[in-house]
Amino acid sequence: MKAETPRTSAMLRDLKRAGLKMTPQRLAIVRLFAEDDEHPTAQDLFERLRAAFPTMSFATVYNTLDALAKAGLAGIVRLPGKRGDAARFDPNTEPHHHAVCDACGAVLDIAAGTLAPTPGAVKKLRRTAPGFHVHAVERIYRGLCGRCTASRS
Amino acid sequence: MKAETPRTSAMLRDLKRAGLKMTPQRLAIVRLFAEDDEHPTAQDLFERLRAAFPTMSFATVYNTLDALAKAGLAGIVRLPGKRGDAARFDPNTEPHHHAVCDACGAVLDIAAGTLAPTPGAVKKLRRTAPGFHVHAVERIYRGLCGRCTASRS
DNA sequence: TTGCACCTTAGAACGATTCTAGTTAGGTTC
DNA sequence: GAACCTAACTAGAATCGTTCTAAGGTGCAA
Repeated sequence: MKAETPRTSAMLRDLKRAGLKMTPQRLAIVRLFAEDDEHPTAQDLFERLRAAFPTMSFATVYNTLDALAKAGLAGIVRLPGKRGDAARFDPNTEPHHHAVCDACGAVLDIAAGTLAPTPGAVKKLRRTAPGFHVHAVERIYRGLCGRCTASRS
Repeated sequence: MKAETPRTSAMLRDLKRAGLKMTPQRLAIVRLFAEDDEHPTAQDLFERLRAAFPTMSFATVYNTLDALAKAGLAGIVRLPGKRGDAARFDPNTEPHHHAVCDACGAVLDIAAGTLAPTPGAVKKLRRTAPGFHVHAVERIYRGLCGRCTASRS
């Protein structure tokens, strides 16, 4: 049997630890998802799994990703966009921001030590939005990814 | 006739300037929307307009908001959330971030001088995401709004 | 091995948004 | 101020992503 990467192993362990049953479908979804750093949609994963599980229901993918999200093992990224913009799932549980390519829509993780607001941010919010109590600050870096920058020679 | 606020006047002027026709429906939508700083959904606006325009189509609201957005007179805010999370429209065209209440979902504008990345951010991205070319940095402050903080005495 | 709570499946349902076809009406021109 | 052209309007169907339902299947603790 092929050895699993640390992230896959950790996700499977935590899934089990959370009291969830390890079905063949879930194993397959986790193994695909944990190694995918391109923020796949449910559709993406579903299509890649159809070969191995021709009868798998779409709901199973959603249910599993939902279970992962509830267990804190996955995040959901939703970005303003055109019609049909589906939610994207993120196996990275470390604190991080996102860089989004305006041209191709690619989403990259940008590591962050913490998402906690800086003292400066807290101060600023106290002025601009009195009464609002900040817990975390998320950032979205918008621009062009390397590939799209290159193709605009 | 009632005097219009600066933002309403400006939006109407710019709409006209963009070559769009001033229909009664559009006038009404703009007058409602431009004064609303609570980031209404298309549904919200539609319902508030039904009294005055009982035959108005839902598509008209979307079309108008779309036209405003294309003319740079409105923004679209979409946030990760539960099912049925509709897009919210934002008449504020000044550079700003958003504060989102985790409890009630309220969205507040947080003024920002600019959305351009700081030299520090550019440097950081060069390390973390080589090749990515940042244009703007959006922030989402997550926490509890004043009302929700208060109601958790 | 058994039992049951949790999973899976297929398909219907749902909410948000967009499209289509046909009609109406701004606004520019004469 | 009438005519025209085109953009905008309406109703309703279509589409997309997501969730729900009901019925049968199965991981896994005892």
